[in-house]
Amino acid sequence: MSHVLTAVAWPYANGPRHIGHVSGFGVPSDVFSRYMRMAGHDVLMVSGTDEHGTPIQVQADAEGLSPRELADRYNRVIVEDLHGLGLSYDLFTRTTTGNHYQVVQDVFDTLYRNGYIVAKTTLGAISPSTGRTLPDRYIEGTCPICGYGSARGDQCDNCGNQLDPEQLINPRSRINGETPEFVETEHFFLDLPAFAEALGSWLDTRDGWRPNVLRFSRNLLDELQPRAITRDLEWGVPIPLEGWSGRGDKRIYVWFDAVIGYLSASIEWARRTGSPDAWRRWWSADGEGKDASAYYFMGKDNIVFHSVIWPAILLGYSGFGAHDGTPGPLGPLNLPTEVVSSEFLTMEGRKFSSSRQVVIFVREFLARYDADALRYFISVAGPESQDTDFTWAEFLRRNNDELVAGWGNLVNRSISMAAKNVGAVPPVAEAGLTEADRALLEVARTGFATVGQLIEKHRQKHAIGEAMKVVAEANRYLSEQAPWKLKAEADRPRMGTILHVALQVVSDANTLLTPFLPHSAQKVHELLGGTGVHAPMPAIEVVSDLDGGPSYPVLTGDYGVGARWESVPLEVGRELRPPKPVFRKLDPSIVDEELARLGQSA
RNA sequence: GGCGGUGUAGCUCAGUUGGCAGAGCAAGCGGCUCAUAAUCGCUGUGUCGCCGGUUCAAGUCCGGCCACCGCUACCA
Repeated sequence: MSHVLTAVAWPYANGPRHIGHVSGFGVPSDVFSRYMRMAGHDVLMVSGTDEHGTPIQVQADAEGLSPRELADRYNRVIVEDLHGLGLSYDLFTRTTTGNHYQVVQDVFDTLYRNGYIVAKTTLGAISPSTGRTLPDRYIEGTCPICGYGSARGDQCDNCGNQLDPEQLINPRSRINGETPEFVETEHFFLDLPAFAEALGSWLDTRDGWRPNVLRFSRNLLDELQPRAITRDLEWGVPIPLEGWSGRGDKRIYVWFDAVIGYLSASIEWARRTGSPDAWRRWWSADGEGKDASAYYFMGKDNIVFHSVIWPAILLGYSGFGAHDGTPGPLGPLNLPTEVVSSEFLTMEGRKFSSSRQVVIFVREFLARYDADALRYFISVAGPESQDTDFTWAEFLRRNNDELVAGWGNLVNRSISMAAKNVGAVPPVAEAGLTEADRALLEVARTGFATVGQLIEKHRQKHAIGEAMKVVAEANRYLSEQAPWKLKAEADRPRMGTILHVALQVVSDANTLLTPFLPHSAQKVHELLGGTGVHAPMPAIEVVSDLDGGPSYPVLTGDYGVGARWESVPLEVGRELRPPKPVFRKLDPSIVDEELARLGQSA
C-alpha cells in the first residue's frame, strides 16, 4: 500500500462544463482513483473550481454581478455535475476560500524570499475605463503584416504571425470596443529560466509518460522566459508583500493561484478531517510523504502549467533551482510523478463551442441519460491518446450494442435463469468443474492483473476493452453450455454448476468494471444478493469556511468502504430474484433529436 | 512561422522494444431461445496518406512531401 495523490484539473467557474471537459480530467481521474483504492492504496483525490481571473470578472460585469456571485453560481453547478457523474473526490473545493488564500500567499512569499520572484516594469495594455489588464487575446485590430482585420493581440489567425498587441493597427477591446491604453506597469515575474536545469533533470527521470506529453514538456524548456504572475485586476489573491497587499488594483495571476490549489485543497482536506498534518503523507518530500506518488489529470491545453510551471513553483518553494534557498513553512514538497494529459473530444466532427451550441453540457446529458452510459463511452472511446469524435450515433451504438447487449444482457440472462430455476446461488455439483468451467473462471481471475496494470499505466481504453472481453467470454460460455437445456431432473446438478460459474464470472466482471461504471456496479452487486456499499459515491456537503469566510458546497465522501480488487467467491444459497434491467436501451430516435438541438453554424 | 499530433477494413479505432496486417460495429449465412429480438458460430474485405532511404525483414526506424487538427505559454 502506498499514498497516491490524484490531482485533477480545476474547472473554470465561468459556466457549466460540457462532456468534453469531463472526458479529459473527470472520468479518467475517477477511474484511476477508484481502481487504486480498490487495489489497496491510500488515495487522496482533490480539486475544485478555479474562480479568479479576467474572464470571470468580465462576465460578472456583463451580468451585473460581483465576480464572487458569478463564481458562486457556477461553483454550485459544477459541483452538482461532478456529483452526478459519481466522481469520487476526497475534497472538491474552490479557490475563493480563506485557506487557499493563505497557502497561495505563503508560496508566493517563499518564492520571493528565495529570489525566484522578481519585480519588473513592462508595457501592458489596460482598459482605460476600468484600469484592468487587458489580456492580449482580448485585444483585436488590423494585422500589421497581412492586413487581416480581426487579428488578436498575440497572433494573427490569418497569417499565423505572432504579434505584440501594440503593433496592431486600430487596436480595440473585444470586451467593450474601446481603444486600449498601453502603459508602464510594474509586475512580478516568476524566474522560470532559473529552474531550467532542475526541470530538465527531473524530466529526465520521468518514464512511462505519454510520449507526446514528455516531448512537448522538454521542448518548452528550451525557451523559458520569466513569466508575469500578477495582473492589474481587483479580482484575485492579494500580493502578500509590504506596499502591495493593501492595493486594490494588483492581484496574483489566476494561473499561479490555480495550480497551488492542489496543495491548498490537500491541506483543507486534512484540516477538515481533524488531523491538520495529514496532507504531509502525500506531499512532504523529506518526511512521511517521501514515497508517495502524485498523478495529475488534465486536457492537453494544460500541459505547460503542470509539467513546467507548477513543478517550477514546487522546486522554488522547496529551495531547489539556480538560486537555491530554503524551503517554506510547509517544508520541501513532492513534484508530480506523472502528468497524465488527455487529448480533446470533438462534437459531431466540430470543436465544442458553447456560443455556437456545438455542445452538450453535463447537466443536460445527465437529465436524459445515465451517468454510466457517458462513463462507458468516455472510457471506451475517449480522447486518451488522440482527439476523438463524439457522435450521437456512436453513443447510441456503444450504449445499445456493447453496454446493454453485451454486459447488461449477460447480467440479466445469468441472474434470471438462476432466479427462475433455483431461486438462489446454486452450488457446484458433486461431479465438480469441467475444463470449460475452469477456463472461464481463469479468464475472469486473470482479468484482475491485466485490467489493473493497464489502468495503472493510464491505458484505460485498453483496460475496459479487456474487461469487456471477459464479458464476451462469459456470453459464449453460456451459449456453449446451454444450461436451459438441462432442466431434466438428472441434469439439474450440472445446470446448477454452470449457473454457479456464470454468476461467479458476472460478479468478477462487475468488480473489473466497477472503476468505470460505479453506479451500475452497485446495482449488479445487489442483484447478486450482495449488501452494503460496493462502489462508494461522493456526497455534496455545505461546509463553513475554516477561516471565517462564507460557507460553500464541497464534494467529499468516505471511500474506505467498498469492493476490493479481487475475486470474491459467491456465497452459495444466497437468495436471487428475477432482475430488472440495469442498463437502459436507447431509442434510435434520440440521434435525430439530439442533432436537432445542436447549432447548425459551422 | 515554431512545436506536437493524426492519416490502418464501409464506420470507430488497436497495433508499447521492426518479424507472415488486428478488434468491435456494420454486411451476409447458419445455430440457439435462458436473456432488454438479446446471444453464439462461420464468412469476406485493406496499394497501413504519398515519395524515397536503412534493413534479411518497416504500419513500426530515417529523410522529404500532402491533408487535417491542436498548442504557441497575458482565454482558462
